[in-house]
Amino acid sequence: MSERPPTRVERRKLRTRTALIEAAQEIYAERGDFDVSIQQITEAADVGFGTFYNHFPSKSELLDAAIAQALEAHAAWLEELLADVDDAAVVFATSMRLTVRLVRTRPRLAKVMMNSRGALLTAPFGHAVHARRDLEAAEAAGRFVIENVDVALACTAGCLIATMHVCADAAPDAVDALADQAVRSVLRMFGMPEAEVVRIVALPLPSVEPSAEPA
Amino acid sequence: MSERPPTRVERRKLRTRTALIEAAQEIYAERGDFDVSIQQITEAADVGFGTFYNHFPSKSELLDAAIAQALEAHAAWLEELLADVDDAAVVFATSMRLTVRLVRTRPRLAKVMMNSRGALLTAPFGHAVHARRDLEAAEAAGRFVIENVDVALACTAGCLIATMHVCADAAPDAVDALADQAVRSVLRMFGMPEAEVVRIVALPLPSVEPSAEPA
DNA sequence: ATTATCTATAGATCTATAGATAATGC
DNA sequence: ATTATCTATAGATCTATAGATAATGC
Repeated sequence: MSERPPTRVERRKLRTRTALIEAAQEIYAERGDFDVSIQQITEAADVGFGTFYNHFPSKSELLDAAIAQALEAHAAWLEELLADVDDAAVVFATSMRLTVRLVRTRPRLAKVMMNSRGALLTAPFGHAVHARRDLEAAEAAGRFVIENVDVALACTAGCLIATMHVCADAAPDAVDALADQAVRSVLRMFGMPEAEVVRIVALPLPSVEPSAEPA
Repeated sequence: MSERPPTRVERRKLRTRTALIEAAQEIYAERGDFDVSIQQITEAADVGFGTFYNHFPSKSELLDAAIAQALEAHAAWLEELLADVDDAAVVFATSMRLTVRLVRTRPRLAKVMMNSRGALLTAPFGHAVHARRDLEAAEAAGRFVIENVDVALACTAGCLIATMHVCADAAPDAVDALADQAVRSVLRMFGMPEAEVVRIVALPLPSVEPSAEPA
């Protein structure tokens, strides 16, 4: 358990692993699939071919790791930004507003999320877990009317990803309005009164322009 | 333009093409991807290996054809079932109720739709076109409140597919209730009053048990 | 001395085509 | 005679590993 600092070898190994994961994210984001040879991956990551097998037994595990890394990092970022917001409905709505805006602020991450449709919904980590928690809290507080949390979560994720696709095809300066409109729709879906829907989605966002975001 | 009846050769060719498309649908539905050799496809379709190239230049075109065929056939089926329903909101809601139920009634078709990511939303044919038309008609008739049709359509498709995933993991006799719940959520999303939401989703469905459906 | 990385390659695919065979049309 | 289908195969990948090299720890 003693947390000794990572040695130089360990840092180098982590750099290589990170290079592979980022190359995989880039390829997956651009192409929409992972039908690519290991050689192309290692070239994109600028590491030797055989090095791949020091880190992953096959392409499938690399892709899983690349998607998981993207979702975890994003969830952690939201978590930190919204740590001191009490109203679960506001946390929920603001998270969704920020996530759709990734299409504009962090296109690669957005494309990874858009391509990994199932993962966002079913993964036992990342956004799905937090969104479920927020939905349940908002329901318990009487702010949302929810018949079944699984369906509510699925519809949320479905609207989120589909709206990101629409935004990816739209002009960048139209993204924010489209995002907020989708979020208002989702809040209506959970029975929130119109006045409150409008108020929550008009709240100022934490300042998170591209430069301020994690690498 | 003279519609002469298809010759025996043409019928045989169509049978072969259909066998390839159905094999592709089966594989795509089961595996969730199309990372499979042409040899495995032709074996599943029970045709000679080289025959593949008489019909498709590559796997990609076969997959496109397989997805398009599934979506078109489903859209045509809905179209026929609901041809004499006047209320666009009812057409919309009933189409969605029936489509989610595909998870139970026609699992292979449902899986193809669930796996085909963007196609359901962006394809210039099939369900997307009809759903857009119904949304616009319901909006024009004052039954839906819609800010932007693209976002509305995206959210509809997103909820639909995500709900089908939830239903695929649920017990078969829970599917109908989950489906209708999702549809009620979508109708609320479009500002429909609760009483009307409940009424529309409680309407009897056309009788469409598995045996009555198209091949 | 240890460990990660790199280079080179054997063996296993997989694709696309050429040429043979079978089925139909006339 | 024509056309779809089938069989066989050349050539092009692509994967996984073995062995060499480079970087670090002691």
